[in-house]
Amino acid sequence: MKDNPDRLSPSTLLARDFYLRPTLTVARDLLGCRLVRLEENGGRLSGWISETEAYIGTEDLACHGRHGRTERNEPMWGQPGTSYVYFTYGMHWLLNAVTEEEGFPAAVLLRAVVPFQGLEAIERRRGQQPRRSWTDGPAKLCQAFNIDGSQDGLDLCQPGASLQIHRGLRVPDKVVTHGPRVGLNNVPEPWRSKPWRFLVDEETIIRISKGEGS
DNA sequence: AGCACGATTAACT
DNA sequence: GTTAATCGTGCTC
Repeated sequence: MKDNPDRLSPSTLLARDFYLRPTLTVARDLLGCRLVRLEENGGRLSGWISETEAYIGTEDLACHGRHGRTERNEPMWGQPGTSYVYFTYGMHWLLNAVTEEEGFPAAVLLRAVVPFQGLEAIERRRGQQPRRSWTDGPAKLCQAFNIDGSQDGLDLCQPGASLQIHRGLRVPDKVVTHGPRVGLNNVPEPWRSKPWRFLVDEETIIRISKGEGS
C-alpha cells in the first residue's frame, strides 16, 4: 500500500533513530525524503529533499560546533531530530536537522528540495524568480517554506510539528553524486575539501516521483 | 567596543 | 565571472 501524502501519517514520520546515526549516513539517506512545513494558517508545504551537506563535530572547522557551545548553536548539541535554523549574511535563514548523540554537535544542512505540495504559497514567496530557482538553495527553500528563527530548536520527530521530515522517494546510490561542501571559502584543509555534500538532479527526483505515482 | 566575516542570493558586466 | 546587500556572531584588544 502506497503512502498517502495527504494523510501525513505518523508511520512515515522519520523517527529519532533515523537521526541517531553517523551524520554522513543521515545526509545521504535524507535525499528523497519529504520536508513538510505546516503553517499557522493551516497551509501545508512539502518538497522532496534533493541536496544536503554534513557538518560534524568540533574538529570540523566548517561546523558551527567548532567554537563549543554557544547561544546560537545550542540546538546542535541537543537530541537528534532537532531543527537548527540560523541567520547569516545579514539576510538569510538556513535549516539543519541535528544528528548523532545528544551532546555531540552535528547536523545536516538542507540545501535544496523539489517542490511537491503548496506550489501556490511557494510561488507567492518566490514567484519573482524563475521556477527552477524557487527552492534550489538553502536560503531559497527557507524563504519558500516560510522558515525563520521561530522554527529553531524544534523537535522534527513530533507528530503535528510545524516542521517535519517524512519517508519519501527511493533514491538509489547510482543517481546520488557527492563532492565538497559549498561556500567554505575561508575554511582550512582538509575540512574545506571533505566530500560531505550529497546531491540528486531535480530531473531525477521528478522522474522517480512519477514512477512511484506520488 | 570594535571588527572581520559568513554553511547566500540576485543582479550585473 | 564579479559584487553589493546587510547584520548577528564570536574573536581580539
